[in-house]
Amino acid sequence: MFTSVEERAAVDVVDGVRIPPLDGEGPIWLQIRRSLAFVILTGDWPAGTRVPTELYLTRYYATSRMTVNKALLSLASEGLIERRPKLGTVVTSRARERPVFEIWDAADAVHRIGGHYGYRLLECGIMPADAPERGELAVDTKTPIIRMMCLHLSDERPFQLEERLINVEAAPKITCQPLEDVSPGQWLLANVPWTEARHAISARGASPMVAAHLQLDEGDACLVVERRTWSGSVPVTLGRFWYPGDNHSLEGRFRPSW
Amino acid sequence: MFTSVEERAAVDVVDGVRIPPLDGEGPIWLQIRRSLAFVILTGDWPAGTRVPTELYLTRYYATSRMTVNKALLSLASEGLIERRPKLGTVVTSRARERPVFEIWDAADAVHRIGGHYGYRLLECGIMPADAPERGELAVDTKTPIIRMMCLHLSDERPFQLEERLINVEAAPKITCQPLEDVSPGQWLLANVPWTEARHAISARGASPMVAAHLQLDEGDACLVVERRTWSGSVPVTLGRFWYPGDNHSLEGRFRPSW
DNA sequence: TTAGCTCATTTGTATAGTCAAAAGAAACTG
DNA sequence: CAGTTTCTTTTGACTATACAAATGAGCTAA
Repeated sequence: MFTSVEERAAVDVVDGVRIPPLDGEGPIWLQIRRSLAFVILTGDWPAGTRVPTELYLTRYYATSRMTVNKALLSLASEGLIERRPKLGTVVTSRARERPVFEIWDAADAVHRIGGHYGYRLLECGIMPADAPERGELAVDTKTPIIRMMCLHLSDERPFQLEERLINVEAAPKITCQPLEDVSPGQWLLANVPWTEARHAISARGASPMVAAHLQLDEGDACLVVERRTWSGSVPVTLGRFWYPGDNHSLEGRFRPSW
Repeated sequence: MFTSVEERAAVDVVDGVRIPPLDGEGPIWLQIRRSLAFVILTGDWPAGTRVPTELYLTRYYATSRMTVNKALLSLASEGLIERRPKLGTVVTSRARERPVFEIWDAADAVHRIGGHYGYRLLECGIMPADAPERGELAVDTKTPIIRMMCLHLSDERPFQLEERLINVEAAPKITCQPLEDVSPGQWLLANVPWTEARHAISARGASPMVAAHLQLDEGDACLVVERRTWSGSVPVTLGRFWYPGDNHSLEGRFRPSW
């Protein structure tokens, strides 16, 4: 294809923005995906920006069109870009809004609504071998489990109450110490890879304990999100997140799969 | 490639199940996807069944491996199958559990939990041009909107209360008549294509009206799902679904996108 | 026996093309 | 000038092929 430097596109700048080069890590199509996702998610290419054509990118990255195509289709399937024959490929207006289902971190959610984020650790410790809640994380009784509870604040007001179980064998470096300052979601995201996650969303009346922490009345409707993650077949963590139901909602976007 | 019938695979049966042939509609990779999704979703290939290899399917469908590959990757990305080099491709244990986020129809959800589905239309009519709720569906005041309310039952007990606005211009054949017997979700699914949908999920205390229909006490926590769909940029419908919060939950599965 | 090596199978990724479909732009015609 | 046709660009789909990576199975040697 394009082996010599001379044959490659001379310009690697679109609307004054330099497209990051490939980083050499993993499959080329994923490198291209990251490269383009970066300029889109940072806002360097705002909504409506025309993404270079497949042919241009093929030359720029010195690869084949199928490879570029795979990267672009993958971005399109997540709604970052829209593509139409002849018109070309453009950055969508909702490129930077990730569905709230995918927000893994309360700090993210607070920043998204423009609040000032605060964090308070309420409890933390190793769970006794005979505690009944052990069953919620399907590991045997010898495996140590950290149980902790914390509060996430937006502008000093309670935003989310978090109960969390962590399988210490899946997250060997975890102790209560880092959790004094950094939320378990952030710590786990940075330290433990996961391969699958499940959510269950329900509505429940606030228990006295929950009501106290969230400054609600007992029985007030709360939105409860439970998130379990696995690394392979090993359970990593269970998080249960309580939101005051009256002023929070989870949003998501869907497209037909055909 | 394989042009003559003789060169094609002689056998088109796996574990005694005939793989449906291509139906000729749309791209080949989507036809293959449908063909395989059919035998998986019907349960003909239960969890653990080994899907034929790409090479076999390439011969069976008389196409190229890349085309088969695209279909299989698309099924894998939705979790219907799992693929590993050398081991092959197998039907996953969760192939038939679609995330409840994607369940478009209460009858589906009731059948999934093994209940007997019932439907009752409560109200139906054209919304007045000056009704305040018109704003919820962003169309101008001349556009007629059907507003209706119905109850979905599981084993004769209230399962879900549905409020629904339908843009008549986007669904020209809609009237209150078919909605006597068939739920709006089913009717719309069968009659109006959509290109995008959004959900918002929240928890709310039951209003007197909701409490009466769902046989709850006023203020009891309910899970409320709002689903809006568009066809292109035209709003099609808004559905608001109320579930008794204590015994319902929405579930979903996620995988990392890297 | 067991640890390590080799081999075969299957998927994963990449290449280099081709033709088709969509749709805006330009040219043409009445 | 309005409507129609043709041209051109860009994405969509497909083919045929190649090599790499993963991994179970079987073989070999200490």
